[in-house]
Amino acid sequence: MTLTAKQIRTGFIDFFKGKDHKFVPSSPIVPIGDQTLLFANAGMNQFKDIFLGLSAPSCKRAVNSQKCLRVSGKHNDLEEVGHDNYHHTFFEMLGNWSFDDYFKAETIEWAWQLFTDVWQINPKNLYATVFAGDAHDNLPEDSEAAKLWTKVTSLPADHVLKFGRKDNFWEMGETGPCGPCSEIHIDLGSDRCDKKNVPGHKCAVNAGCARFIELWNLVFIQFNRAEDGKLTPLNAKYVDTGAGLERVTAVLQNKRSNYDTDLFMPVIDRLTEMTGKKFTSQLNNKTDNAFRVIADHIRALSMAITDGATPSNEGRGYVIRRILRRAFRFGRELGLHDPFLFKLVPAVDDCLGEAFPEIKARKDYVSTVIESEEASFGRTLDRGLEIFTDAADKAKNKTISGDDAFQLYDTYGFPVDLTQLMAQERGLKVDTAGFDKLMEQQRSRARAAQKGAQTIVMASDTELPVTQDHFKYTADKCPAMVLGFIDNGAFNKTGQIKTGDEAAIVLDKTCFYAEMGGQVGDVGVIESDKGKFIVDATTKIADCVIHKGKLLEGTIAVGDKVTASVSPDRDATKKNHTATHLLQWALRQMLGSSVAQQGSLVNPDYLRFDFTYPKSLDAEQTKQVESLVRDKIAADLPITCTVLPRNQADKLGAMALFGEKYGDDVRVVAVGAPDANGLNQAFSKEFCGGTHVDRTGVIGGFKIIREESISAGVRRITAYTGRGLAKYLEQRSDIVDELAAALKIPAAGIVEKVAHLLTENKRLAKELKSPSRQAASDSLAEAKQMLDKCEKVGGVSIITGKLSPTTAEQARAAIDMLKKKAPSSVIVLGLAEDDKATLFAAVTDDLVSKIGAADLLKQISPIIDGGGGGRPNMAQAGGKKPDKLDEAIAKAAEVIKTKL
RNA sequence: GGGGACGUAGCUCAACUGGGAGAGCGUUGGCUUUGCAAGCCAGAGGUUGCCGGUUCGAUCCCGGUCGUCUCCA
Repeated sequence: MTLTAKQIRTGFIDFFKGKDHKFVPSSPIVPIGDQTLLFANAGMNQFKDIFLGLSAPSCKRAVNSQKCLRVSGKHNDLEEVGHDNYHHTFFEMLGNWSFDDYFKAETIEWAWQLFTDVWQINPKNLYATVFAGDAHDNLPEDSEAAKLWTKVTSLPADHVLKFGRKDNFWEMGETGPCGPCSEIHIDLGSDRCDKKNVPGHKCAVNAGCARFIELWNLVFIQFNRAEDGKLTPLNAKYVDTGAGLERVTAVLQNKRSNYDTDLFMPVIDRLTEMTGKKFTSQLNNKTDNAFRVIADHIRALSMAITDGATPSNEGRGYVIRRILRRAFRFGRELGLHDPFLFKLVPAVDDCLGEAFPEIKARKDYVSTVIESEEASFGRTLDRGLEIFTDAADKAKNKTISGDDAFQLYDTYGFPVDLTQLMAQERGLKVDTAGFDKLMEQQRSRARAAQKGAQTIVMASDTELPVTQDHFKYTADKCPAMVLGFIDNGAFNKTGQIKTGDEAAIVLDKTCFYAEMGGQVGDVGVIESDKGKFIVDATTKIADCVIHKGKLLEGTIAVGDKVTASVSPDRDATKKNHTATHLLQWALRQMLGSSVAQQGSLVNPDYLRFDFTYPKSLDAEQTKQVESLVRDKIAADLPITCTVLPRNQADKLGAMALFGEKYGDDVRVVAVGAPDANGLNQAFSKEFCGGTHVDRTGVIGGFKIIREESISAGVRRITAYTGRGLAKYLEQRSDIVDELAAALKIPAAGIVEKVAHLLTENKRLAKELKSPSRQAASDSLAEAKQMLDKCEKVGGVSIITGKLSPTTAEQARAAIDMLKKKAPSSVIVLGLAEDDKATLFAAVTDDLVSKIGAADLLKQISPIIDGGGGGRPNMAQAGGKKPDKLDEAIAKAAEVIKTKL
């Protein structure tokens, strides 16, 4: 009987559960609190702090299936996907871990047992690789693992192979934990070799063909690499293994391709329904490539967006965007031109929804985001099309220049292959060499800039102490002892800081809340009889609370007894945090359960809540949400915070935040329950580690001040409570008072009065502009007079003169009138103001070849100490000497006569 | 983190070398038609993202800032 992928996944997990391993659910694909990593790319990511010694493991043995995305950095498989049967962007990594518990013997034995006994893989086809040693690092070969393979398994000695550092030594980064690894490979038979045409190719483990593939990597972490490159043995030893579920599934289902397994087929079937095209699982076949790319990418997109990534133009979001665009482009191979990817989300849910229920819960949101992003790419392509046309028109030698192709790509995101294709259709070529050159310049520029920017990271061998910080829930003030301080990126366990020093203090216990879950870190004071330290930010690294700030006076030394006092700001923060919970509840009441928290920010001044919802809220809905929240505030309900086992909290229906990692025990904040035993009476229950008020009445008030969109399908509400609201209302009230005073009417009449003023203002402005107005008719009349007494030279009217003060607009109107009445004329008008002079010149079209209006003004404008210019038929000049206007106009007349 | 482009009416976009802020669509009113599709006429709608500089004068040039798009890392 063939196992389903689901059975294989649970089979793996159950096998290790049977060996006393704890199942630790996959961490989100978008890592929380790890700036060094764009996406989870290995099973060990969520255990990194343990390997680094920053936090203690909650168990000795763990097992999981980790969601991984390999699209950037060291592992970038994006461009590979589609051309073969095994590269993926998104995949699942099955793994088991030992945190200083069992080591090589058990790891090897169990891996063998699972493969050969449980899953019945023919042992004859299996090979193991072990580390051969490295002279440069002075590392011995891993003879321990080599011996174990023949000792604890039935693997023959000639199936144990040795490889060097590249294949069999694992390192987390430049520095840090590392160690030899041992891989299990399988021989799938000679007909699976895809390099038969490569001269000199011999099928073998690590020889690069599809006949031998790696199934499971067993890493034995036993060294630490220091910055100078030296390796020292670790006190604690770890096991970290990883087996790609997709590959294992293909092998166990006896498929030639990962795409033929039930991890992909539901998606491919759906694509077939949509396009009528068949997937034949052949390589070097355009249609099949497209099937593979789309099937792979839609899994990656669905998972990443579910876990909180959104397409954008930078960082993580940009990676998502690129994956989506690549998939969309390949849709053309299947005849798809309109958004279609979003229709595949339900099929992804069919494949992965049981293992990762979060995708089931968010599939509507995910579809919305994908669809709108597809539409936006459509617009990008449309715009590129226009620019392509320009580039094609100016192509020389039937070749579109590298510059143009690059600009099209770099600035407008128009894919090069598309440029080439369209060029071909027009019988043109593209200068790809030129394009590549520019591309390389762009790369080296970015790389050069990267070197300059260093990130300040704590040295990985630093062990930070654990801070007891549960006092944050109960106290604003607590006694503590200074354990150390951080300055210049190093943790000091001795010494002191002096007045004016900026540093971060670590205490044995604290009542400060460290920034987490959207709530800002506390500010406050740490003081002793010897010194006073102002804390302006509180953060947490692993389980260590870090109080950042500046020593205001005196000294503070390691070992000092101090008092930590949190600023009263936190009371305001508490109000905002509890109000955020009420807001989420109210939104779900109003808009349904499709409202899911997407992020939040709680600080003393305001609260911000981002949630999934496809449309904007209208004024009525906003009011109703406010009123629901206010009712709960008025009811003055109790808030209870209870720590419960995870499954019990789930049973209560408490809301968890997607993308958040929770431990075995969770803190549930409930509103409306009399006490911890009556939690089911609470209307709002959320997993939350934040600080809250005791009763809703304390919040005092609630007002939404902004409702906006922050990305497709996500809305943001900003609101005030307590002191923020008071300040806001006060400001508003001041504005109303000032308006009422200025308008000299009671406040209640302001709206009507302003509306009236606006209409009146509009009417007056219109009247000002209109030619019926006295001044305007004056200007026109003046111009008419000039026309009547103007000089004529060879049929050309030379109309000059000064207008009484008016607007430039009226002057131009006068010119228009003159031009109509004197079809062949040169006109120069002057306009004097207090300390400014303006000259206008106009030439009728039949004369522009003889006299340019702008040229004329350039000659005479120096007289009024100014400059000017314009177009041949109409020009304008300004100057600072109105008294010289007459002189300038006279000069103009002279100049005109010489030109005619 | 680095590079490029863009930001003008509700939307899509014009505006030459710095010199009159415009078109199409949409919208409002009227007319035409048995009715509809439509057509005709008239109108409303603008802090040219924001701040500063250069200039007699800035949508346009320069600097900064915010936002959007895009490529690279």
